[in-house]
Amino acid sequence: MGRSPCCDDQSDLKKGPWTTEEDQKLVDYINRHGHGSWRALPKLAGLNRCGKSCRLRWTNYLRPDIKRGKFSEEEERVIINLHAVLGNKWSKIATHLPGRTDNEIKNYWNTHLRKKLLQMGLDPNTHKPRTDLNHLLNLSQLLSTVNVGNMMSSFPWDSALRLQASAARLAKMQLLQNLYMQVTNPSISAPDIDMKTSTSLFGSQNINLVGGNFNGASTMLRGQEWNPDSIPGAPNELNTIFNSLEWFEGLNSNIDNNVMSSGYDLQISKNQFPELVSASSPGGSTINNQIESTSTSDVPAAGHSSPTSIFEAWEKLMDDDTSETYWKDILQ
DNA sequence: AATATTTGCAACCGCGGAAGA
DNA sequence: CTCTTCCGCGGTTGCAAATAT
Repeated sequence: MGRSPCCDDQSDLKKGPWTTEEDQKLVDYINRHGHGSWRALPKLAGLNRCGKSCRLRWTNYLRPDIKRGKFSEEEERVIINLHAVLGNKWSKIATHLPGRTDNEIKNYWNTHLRKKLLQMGLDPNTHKPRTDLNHLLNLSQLLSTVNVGNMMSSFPWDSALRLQASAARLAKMQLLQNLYMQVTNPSISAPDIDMKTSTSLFGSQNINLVGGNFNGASTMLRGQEWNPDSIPGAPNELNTIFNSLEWFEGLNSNIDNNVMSSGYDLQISKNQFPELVSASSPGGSTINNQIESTSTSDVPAAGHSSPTSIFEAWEKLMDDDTSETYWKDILQ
């Protein structure tokens, strides 16, 4: 069983950085003959390397269609969203970013995006709010320097947790909305509700930046065309999204003064750290059942019912493993 | 200016799955 | 069905460049 090590026992094979001569040999050979069998290629191309090393050099560096340079904000957004759904499936993520290699995306994640999420108070592995003590200490410290009025009056930890919960909900909304837009019309870029929004929550002097660029999102979404038949249950789900977005926009204006005194106090109780879509989840019942119950009983129509009920709808919609699987399937 | 530390990224390693003998 | 080979993936390492002390 098992498999023999690549490059077998040929310890005289060269390792380490490639020279320009080697690169040239590899490119010339592949341009003329294609790569064929990677194992056989080095000999045929006159390279003292193992096939694996050649493949890596080609796919990660020499391929002509590789895009170099900085990642755009849009690319960052795509990576974060896809990572929330797919986890560390770098090759899958790379298929959504033309010209970028899985290795490059993986490196970019590890060196930049991970840190970004951490700064936002999110665990980069789970995309859930961080709950480790160090982070809470930092957060508490930050909050003590931010003017949040009477939020901090009684128990700072409680406020910190509430803020985290708000940020996570916001991120969740953004994730689902982006996913939906990708599914319905890949040519239309999602509205600008990116993770900077949550960064603002923790990095800004003003708590009213919580809503950030969220305003107008529901209007933008309503402007889109979609085919209700293309996705089972989509219209109901869209209503949930729209109503929540509209409510959120309303909330955002109220938040200006004081989050906790706005009347939309988000209760934190056991197990109530909101969950973002996790990387792996088992399958389950169909999403249609989920959406039906959500849309008929919980989602307010034009006149909004209490915001709590909308959040409950969101929780039902987003926390269920089934919906994760559903969106995952669509993406893949 | 010299040294230490951190960062970014190319390349390597080992594993698992697919395919073929 | 078992075993072998190859490929591709994800995690990790090593090193040069950048930055801090």
